[in-house]
Amino acid sequence: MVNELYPYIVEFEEEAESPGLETHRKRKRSGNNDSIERGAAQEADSHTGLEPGSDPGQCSVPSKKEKDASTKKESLGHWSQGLKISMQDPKMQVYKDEQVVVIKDKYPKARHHWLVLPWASISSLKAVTREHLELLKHMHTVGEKMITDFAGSSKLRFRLGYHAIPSMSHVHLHVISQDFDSPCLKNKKHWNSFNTEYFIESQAVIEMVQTTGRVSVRDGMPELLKLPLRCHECQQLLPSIPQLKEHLRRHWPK
DNA sequence: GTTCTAGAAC
DNA sequence: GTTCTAGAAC
Repeated sequence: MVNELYPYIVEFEEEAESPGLETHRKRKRSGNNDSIERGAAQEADSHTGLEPGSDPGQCSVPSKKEKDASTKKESLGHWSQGLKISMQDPKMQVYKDEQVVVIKDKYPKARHHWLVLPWASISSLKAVTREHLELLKHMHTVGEKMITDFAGSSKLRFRLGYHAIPSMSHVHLHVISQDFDSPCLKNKKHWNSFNTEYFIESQAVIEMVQTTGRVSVRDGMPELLKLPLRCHECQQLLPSIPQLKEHLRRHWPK
């Protein structure tokens, strides 16, 4: 029953693209136009678009217990595995070295929002041990380099950290500017995941691993996501997301 | 993680 | 009546 994950073999020179991952996306939204097409930009949006239920090829799914090809393909196509695919795509890679790769978050929650991922397959913080200490430090250093290289002249403040309970598989360090000026930031969960203890500072993770050899995540994390909306700069409570977003403007750097 | 939308909140 | 949130997605 052990799920065998494929090794992340990466060719540094020229990565062969895998065609056929793309699916039709004929769906149209009728209602609001949420011009989401900013950060992810050009072709960034083109893959990983595996919408459940929109698989035109197979309408009939008779048996539910097939452990072979179909199941494996499905697990890789599942949305929670999206980072594993994106990080391999040269078009998505903003930076890479022997240990890590950086991509832009597909749905950035601020003007700058990168993800730093190790090539090594580490499913989550739960799997982190002292053996990963230097790797974690390197991820942090690379995150800081992203800031100086791509936002050095901006006055934006940044935070580096991990979600206590990430939705996406594969350990990833968030590097995010603190303007939270993005159309992709839409709900309370988005806000609280970056502005409560749900967001664990990279430095804290490093120190935890250094001293205890692992990362302990406190209880009650899911509840944090439901807390009232509070401004991270002045602590003011805001009654709704639209009002929070309007409020945030006053803290933007000039 | 996102989309979609019913119905709560205003 | 419109805005906004929150839960399902087979």
